[in-house]
Amino acid sequence: MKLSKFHLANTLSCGQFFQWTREGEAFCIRSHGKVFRAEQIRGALRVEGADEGFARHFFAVDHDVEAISRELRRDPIVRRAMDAVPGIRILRQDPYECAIGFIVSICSNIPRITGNVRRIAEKYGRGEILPGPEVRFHEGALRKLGVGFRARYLVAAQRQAHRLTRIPALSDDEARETLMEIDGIAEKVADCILLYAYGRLGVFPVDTWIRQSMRRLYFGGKRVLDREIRAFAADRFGPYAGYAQQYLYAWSRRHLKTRQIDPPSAAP
DNA sequence: TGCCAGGTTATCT
DNA sequence: AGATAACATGGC
Repeated sequence: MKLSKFHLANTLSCGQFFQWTREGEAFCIRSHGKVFRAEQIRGALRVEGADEGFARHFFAVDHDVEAISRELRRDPIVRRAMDAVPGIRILRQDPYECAIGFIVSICSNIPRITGNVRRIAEKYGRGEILPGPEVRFHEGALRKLGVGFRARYLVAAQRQAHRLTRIPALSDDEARETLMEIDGIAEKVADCILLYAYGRLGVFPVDTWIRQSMRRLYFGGKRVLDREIRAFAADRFGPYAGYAQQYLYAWSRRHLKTRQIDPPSAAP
């Protein structure tokens, strides 16, 4: 498959998706209840174990990354991020799997999230594939897998997963509100699901890294509310704000060793 | 060794 | 509305 401006390793490792492992030069991917392999050879994407139609869906071939890149590169800060970690595509994840992943991500870190999700898949799914929403979770069992206080949220999400079916017909705002009716899902996780599973490319999830980066890069280090950051991003990055977010996130994690605020400078 | 991690909820002013 | 504590646990 030919994809312009595509970097498979950056796309998988940029923090949007947790169900992949490296297999030499290739990657093993577990998503949408399937296991398949992907490898990038001289730029072209080769997928084994899944049909072409599914691959085009998962890798979001419909995203016009040329236009997205042209638009976002007008911003010098985003341009720098895109040059540092090039070729990211926002994948199209399964909504329920995505919800599990980002509930597990709450107040955690990527190595741990990856392990937690894998253990949930091993216990409740098949062959490291996450189960569907019909498989009931139990809080005690989840806690034994090391997810901590997130166990309660996972149980709630599993029980209320039927709400996901309404999302495609709704506007971004309505969809966000609907997702937030699920216990354990608030602004940030809702936005991740909208962006990474429903392709709502204008959504700009604000996590601890993005919050610090945006404050430093666009607000002169000032403390600002998440709502203001989202409004700023919508205004500045427009319908592709989600792509800007992903590049800024990837850049932040590579270049900002800590998300901590800069040491206070001498008072004027 | 302690600090931090892709937050959410309940509870306060 | 906006701030703060509690929630559990592992990675570095």
